Amino acid sequence: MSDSRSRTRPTLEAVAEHAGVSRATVSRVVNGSPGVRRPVRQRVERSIAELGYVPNQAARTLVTRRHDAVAVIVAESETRLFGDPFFGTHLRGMSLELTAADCQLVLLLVENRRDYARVGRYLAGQHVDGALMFSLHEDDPLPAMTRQAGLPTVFGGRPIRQMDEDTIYVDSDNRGGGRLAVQHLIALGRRRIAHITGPLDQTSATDRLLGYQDILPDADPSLLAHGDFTRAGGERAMAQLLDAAPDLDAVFVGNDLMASGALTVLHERGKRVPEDVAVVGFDDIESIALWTDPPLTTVRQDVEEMGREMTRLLLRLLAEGPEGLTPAIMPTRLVRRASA
Amino acid sequence: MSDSRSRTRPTLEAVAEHAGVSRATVSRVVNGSPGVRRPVRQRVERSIAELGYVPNQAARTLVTRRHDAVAVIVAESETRLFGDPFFGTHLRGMSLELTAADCQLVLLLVENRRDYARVGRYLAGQHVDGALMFSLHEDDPLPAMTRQAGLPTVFGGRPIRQMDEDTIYVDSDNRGGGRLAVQHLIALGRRRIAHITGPLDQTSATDRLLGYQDILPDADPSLLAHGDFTRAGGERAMAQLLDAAPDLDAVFVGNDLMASGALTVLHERGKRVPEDVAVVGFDDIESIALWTDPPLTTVRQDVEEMGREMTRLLLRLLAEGPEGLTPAIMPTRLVRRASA
DNA sequence: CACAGATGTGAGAGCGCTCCCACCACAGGG
DNA sequence: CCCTGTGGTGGGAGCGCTCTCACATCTGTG
Repeated sequence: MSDSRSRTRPTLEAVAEHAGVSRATVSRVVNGSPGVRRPVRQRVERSIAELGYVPNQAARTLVTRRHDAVAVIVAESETRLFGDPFFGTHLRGMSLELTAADCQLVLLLVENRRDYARVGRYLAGQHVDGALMFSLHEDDPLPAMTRQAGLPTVFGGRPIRQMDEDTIYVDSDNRGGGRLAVQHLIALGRRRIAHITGPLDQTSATDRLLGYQDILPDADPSLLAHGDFTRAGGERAMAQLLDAAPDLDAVFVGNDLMASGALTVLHERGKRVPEDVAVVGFDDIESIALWTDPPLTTVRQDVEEMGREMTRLLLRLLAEGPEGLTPAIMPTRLVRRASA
Repeated sequence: MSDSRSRTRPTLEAVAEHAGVSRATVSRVVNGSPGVRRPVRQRVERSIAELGYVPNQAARTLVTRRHDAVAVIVAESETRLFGDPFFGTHLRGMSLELTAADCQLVLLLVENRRDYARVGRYLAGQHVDGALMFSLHEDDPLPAMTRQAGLPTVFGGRPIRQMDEDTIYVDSDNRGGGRLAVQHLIALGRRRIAHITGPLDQTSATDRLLGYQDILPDADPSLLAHGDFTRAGGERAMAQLLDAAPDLDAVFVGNDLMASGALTVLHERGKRVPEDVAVVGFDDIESIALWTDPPLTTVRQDVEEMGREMTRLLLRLLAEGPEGLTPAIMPTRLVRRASA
């Protein structure tokens, strides 16, 4: 390893001189273009290795207008973000797929008003080729921002207001999953089946509710309570349900985090799970569902695969344009454990 | 908003022409350099707004050799990463501080051998100004990589083998925290105090063990068990301890995640907490410690603040060089809940 | 053996910006 | 009234790369 390297990095020019060829030829070798003869290619490759040449990304971007980077925008309150492994798992799926494509992941966390302005500036500033964003709430201005900046974008979860026909997103089959959960409870012989929803400004919450209503269109309204996808929200909603409908014998909870809160309240109120009240969650987050008491029966969605699929769609969008791309709906399935 | 904007973005040149000044003057205005007269500055600012000019980052980087971006490198197995909100909280602290400095966060997840090569290439490729990395294991090649690439780096957690005198890191006072935990258990009148360690190739684990040994230098070796900072590891270690030392009356567990696993095992074995066995964790991760049964007494470290401090140190390192920068040790404190 | 066509290589422009230096005012002192 | 000094502005080079196009070389065919 030459020490001089750390001083000034070698440029294409330097490699060209060292190999006795032109800049253009070195560029061809570096970028793997065809039409360089074997001996020349090998000579260049040796020079590259010898000098420790690494292309300057900025110079490349300047002319190609490609950045080989995408923004992952996460707009979510702190609580949800860090109590819930959903986020990390999603991110991992994206990271896997992006690195396979030699594309960088620029993470933008958005928490307040000021952040929106900053992110807007960033997106307009042509730093990235595209954007991925997930778990948007109804009034979120982010989609308008990427659209304004002309940035190809793929959403995680169906946006509540689709910007236009060809909005591309990846979603779980939340409605189908909701049906699965309720059907399972019915098969168990339960008749007073309650539901704790997530925040109704997210389609993941409303779709799960629709699934519940598909199976139980005439359910007693007192069997419905609203949570916010947090554990504390699940506790509140469960308490409320037990007050309004003490005879309930099952509850389908909108996500695992709320379900774990619900279990706590059920224990406190002396209800046995699943004997008195059967509980089904949604997500199958292992660090929660495997560790509740009893372990949670839940609807599994493959979050990492969703992250991967989002990324694959974005990469195709960047490479080939929007033609033929359609939203992807990922299947869900019931995972039986002890709680129902 | 002019539509033409989306076609070809205006350049400095265009703004200069529009405002009737030279490129250099526009550049001065954009970068806030002094020495531009009021009327001229205002004219330029108006043109910038009117044309919707946004500087091209690549062109700027090409000449300044600054990227206004830092890499955050996370080398950790999936389990630890996403079961443990530690990661997200850390990231949030970094994000807050970086965005305040108008600096981008490029996230690099490292999971296997191949990833190391890729990350090495990326770091050598001059995409970022510096790097942040945390929770390294003993033999991790990452520090050598950033060093080789000449990238200023700040570590989260004291590296087990410091690369040299002036390695800059931020760490919790793990040893002091360990002492706090054990002293608390002694004050409670406990006499057979066990310890479940984390993976001993991380200083956070060894330092907590040292804290335990500071207070109990002659502890019975059967009161020591090794975990790996995962919930399952905590279960295994707790079971092992109960077998080896059935008379233990307290356990200081190396982190909250393992402590929650230990609690499960204690319940299974019919031990009452805290009556039979008092339990103290470490980290104070709210989504765990508040929700265990009983809620966990634990040693609090402010993870978000650690992330912020790491970032502040890195930004100072980038701006002013290493002179006068020293590692930061963040205080820990005991948070009393019901488990001890 | 000349010539069209394929194939490989090099020269040069230019991406959008910063920064050095030259230039031009207009002060004020000799 | 000339000359030096200061503050403001413009000209131009150049960062490291890609890409077009012209040119050199090498086939194969009439």
